[in-house]
Amino acid sequence: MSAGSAADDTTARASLSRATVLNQALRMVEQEGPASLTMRRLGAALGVEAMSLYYHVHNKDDLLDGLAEVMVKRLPHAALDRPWEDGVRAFATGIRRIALRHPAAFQLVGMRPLDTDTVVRPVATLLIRLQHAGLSPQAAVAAYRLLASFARGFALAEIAGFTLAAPAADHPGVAEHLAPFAPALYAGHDRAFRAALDIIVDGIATQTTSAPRARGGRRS
Amino acid sequence: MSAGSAADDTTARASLSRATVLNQALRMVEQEGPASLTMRRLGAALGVEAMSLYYHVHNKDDLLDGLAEVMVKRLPHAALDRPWEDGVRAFATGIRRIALRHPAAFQLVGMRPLDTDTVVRPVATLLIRLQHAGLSPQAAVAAYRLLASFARGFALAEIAGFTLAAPAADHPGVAEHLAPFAPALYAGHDRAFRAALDIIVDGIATQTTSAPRARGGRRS
DNA sequence: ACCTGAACACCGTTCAAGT
DNA sequence: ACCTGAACACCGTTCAAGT
Repeated sequence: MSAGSAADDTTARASLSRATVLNQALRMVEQEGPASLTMRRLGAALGVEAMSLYYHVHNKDDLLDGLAEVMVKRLPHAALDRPWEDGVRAFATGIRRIALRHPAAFQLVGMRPLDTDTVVRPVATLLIRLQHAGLSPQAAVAAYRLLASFARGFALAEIAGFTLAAPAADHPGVAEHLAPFAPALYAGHDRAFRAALDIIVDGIATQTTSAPRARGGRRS
Repeated sequence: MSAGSAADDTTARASLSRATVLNQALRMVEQEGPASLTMRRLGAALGVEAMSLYYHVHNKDDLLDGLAEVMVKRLPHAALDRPWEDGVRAFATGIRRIALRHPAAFQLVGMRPLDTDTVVRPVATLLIRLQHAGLSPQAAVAAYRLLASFARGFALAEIAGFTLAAPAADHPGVAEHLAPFAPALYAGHDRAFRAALDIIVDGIATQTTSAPRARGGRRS
């Protein structure tokens, strides 16, 4: 809105900022794969020499940390007034949704420790909700670490391409025993994720003060 | 034992093999960190030019696949006659034990898809045991994927350095609510892993045909 | 304050060549 | 069959220099 400042005649290029760099990095990774993210190529994509990036980012590791933070900001801020099961499912599903929205980037940064204020809010919300449901602080933390580990692990394996090899011909006994499980093993990630999440919810429900949950409604 | 064959006077170096290469790679990674694993340095460590490795390994990706396989071979072969809870705990604990025994290597290959015969046996054992406990094939597969995702995710986060940032000063409300959870959040990975595993076991028990498990014995 | 050029010490991989 | 030398097309990062 303000009138153009001095000396911006030839180039309309906005000056670089950390946000610009991170956003371009995210775009590049998703379009051309995890291996494409190099300082040199990222600079080129921004119309700048690679070395200019070091003014906005300490080094490549810091770039990846920034990428992780950009992604985790998309975690849904759940409301506190819904039943705890919803919170539990939303937490895990939110992590997986982020991963599937930016699979290449998640492969790059999905297991980085997030020492950031951004992540503390959804975690605190989850913990408090579990506490209100009757869990001890220790049990709530266990549930949180279970959910986070499971969701990140599941999504990373899914992105990397989960497979269970068809048992080779030299283990005929195994192949036989494995046959009844084959359909479920290849039933798809969405279904597998929901079914695993059901087990977690049932496990947590065990430590809840309210009456035992009705079972059998959800077909897994 | 056999008499030395022709022309091995000067050098006692054993000829390279895939196994030699992989073992040296594993040793090198654990001693000098994940970033130290380069074809050139690995060759040097074996007293050979980097290019010689390509005779025993297709490329670096194949090297990493081989590393993953070497590690997964250490998964315990559980007996089938113990209660299903033991099998469930042993499966997850075995994965984490491997990860903690070779943390640097696990960071490198911990989420690779294992399209190998090696991994099919412990998985089949787990699935069959769960089936005997009364789980449907779908439920057994869900439990397996939950356990594998959780254990790998937990171990990777643990190795990368799990932390939850102390909430910054500009979120005083959050810090207050989070205070009761602080001890549990920093109680250590062993305890957190066991407590999370307890939740999973309880969740699976829900789908078991036998009488409901006695609860409260295990202090988490 | 922000960006560049040139340089340093590396990478994975190919390919023709040696034995 | 197994290993090498030289080369190609890259990396991340430093540093002095430009504006």
